[in-house]
Amino acid sequence: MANDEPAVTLRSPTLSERISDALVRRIVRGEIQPGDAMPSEEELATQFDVSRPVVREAVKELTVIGLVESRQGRSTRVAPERDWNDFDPRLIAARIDTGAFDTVLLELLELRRVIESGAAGLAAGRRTSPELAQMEAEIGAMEEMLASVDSFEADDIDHFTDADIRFHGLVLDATRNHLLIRLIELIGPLLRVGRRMSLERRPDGPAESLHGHQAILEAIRSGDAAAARQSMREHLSWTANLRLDELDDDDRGAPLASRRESTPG
Amino acid sequence: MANDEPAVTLRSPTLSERISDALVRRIVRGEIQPGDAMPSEEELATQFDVSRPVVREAVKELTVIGLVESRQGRSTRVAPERDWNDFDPRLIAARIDTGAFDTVLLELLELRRVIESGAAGLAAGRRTSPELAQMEAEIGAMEEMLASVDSFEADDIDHFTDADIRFHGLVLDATRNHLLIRLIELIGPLLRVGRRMSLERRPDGPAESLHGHQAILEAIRSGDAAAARQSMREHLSWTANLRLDELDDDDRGAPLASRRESTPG
DNA sequence: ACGGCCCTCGTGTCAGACAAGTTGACGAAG
DNA sequence: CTTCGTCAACTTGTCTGACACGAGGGCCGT
Repeated sequence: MANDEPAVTLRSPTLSERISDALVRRIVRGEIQPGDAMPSEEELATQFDVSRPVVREAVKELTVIGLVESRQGRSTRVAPERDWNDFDPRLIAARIDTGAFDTVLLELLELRRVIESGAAGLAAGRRTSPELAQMEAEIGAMEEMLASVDSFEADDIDHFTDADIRFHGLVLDATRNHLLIRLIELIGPLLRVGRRMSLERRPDGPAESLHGHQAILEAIRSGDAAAARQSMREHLSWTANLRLDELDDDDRGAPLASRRESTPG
Repeated sequence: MANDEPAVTLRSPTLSERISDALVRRIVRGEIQPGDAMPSEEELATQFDVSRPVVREAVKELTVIGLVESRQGRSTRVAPERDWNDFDPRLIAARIDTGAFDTVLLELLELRRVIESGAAGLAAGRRTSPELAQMEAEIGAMEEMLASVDSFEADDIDHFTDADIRFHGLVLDATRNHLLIRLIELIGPLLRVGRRMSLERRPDGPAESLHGHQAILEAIRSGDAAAARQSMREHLSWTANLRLDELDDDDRGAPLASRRESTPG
């Protein structure tokens, strides 16, 4: 989590990988909808000008991600969304760069809020001194940036965001739970988008963000798990302010009474 | 989540599926370790007495799960655990029935606690009347069982566990966040094991469990998100009592000071 | 109108072959 | 003896052609 270097060596994708990517995109952007039949392997082979085994491997990949079901004798169909492997990196990536994540973005932000506030609580009980020092360093960096520059340019926002991300990574690392870490890693790319947006749109964004981080650090330092969870909750509800109205806001007397008595059955 | 029927029709697994299952097991139980080279495709084809394309599709599946890396020219290697797709159903399944989940079980329980307590908070703000009624029904069933039987037999524990699971499913459904639902679905099989254990080992297990559920329901009914999170937290810390000593217990003054100042770097 | 048979289509599997990249060993040069 | 370049063997990636088997739809007879 703390080390975000790019992959070791990026080998050029194989034919079947390219094709499966293309197919994933077709499905994610709804060109082929759940229940619809996929083109036959032979047809796909013609479309992409490759042999059938290559197509088969590509389709196999889709099967593993849960996007399609193929049975002998019957044409391969797109699976119901319920069966999709939402946490597969390929699917997430496809959703991001087809822009088809609007529908799941809110759920992702909500998931992040749940995970990270829980993580903050765990970190409060487990963090070591060196980890605390690292967290302080990141916050120190934020403070410096805030003091040294008058108005935030694009570059500054980038650097600030970097420190932000590193801080959150440190908190996750301190939980000693790599499942939590991995989960956030998976949805990370999306988070970065949202983070930038909230920083750009508010003139005093960085200052408020810094305040939130300071509160979190303080709670974690003192080992107060409940306070850590609470401050992370608040910080993340602020981060998601761009569409916060649609999120739950259970900490401020949720105005959800209207929804509450509806939806029978 | 609420409907747990088995899949529509279980078609017999294909050859490549059987082979990939076998390979996943070999890797998960450590017979081939990260960094080691896999047998060549031809060798695997001989071992399993199938053709090379079948082997290739099986290996392709492993690649998607992130268990192996294959590049042209070089033999396929088992990937570092860091790259494994921890949330892939096949990997989880393999970890369960090879018994190799000890290392991740604690992390899973912790993850569940984080997710479900967050979910309870969300549910408190979004639950509908019919959903509340359903939750009450499940708790009512538990109460009946507790009242009608003197000592819990294996069968009773099963039924009690069923109601337990349905209740938790209802809470998740009420969040309207299918990412949370899916996450719990994925780790569900493991949870069932743990749940049974904690119920069997404590003589007054069911009674205490019932109490916990009642508290959760009450908080959700009154729309008190903080109380819902708290009661779910406590309930799940009780559920995990079999190894709770190893889990965090941030709600009771964590005795983790010893760990706190160690682990430099 | 209904039910059973057959034919067609599509996936599952096999065999053999060539292309392309990697690795390691061997040999030549310094 | 060390070092570097070349080559050969191995492994994965891709292609071709073919057959088996299950599913679905249309046709035909009742």
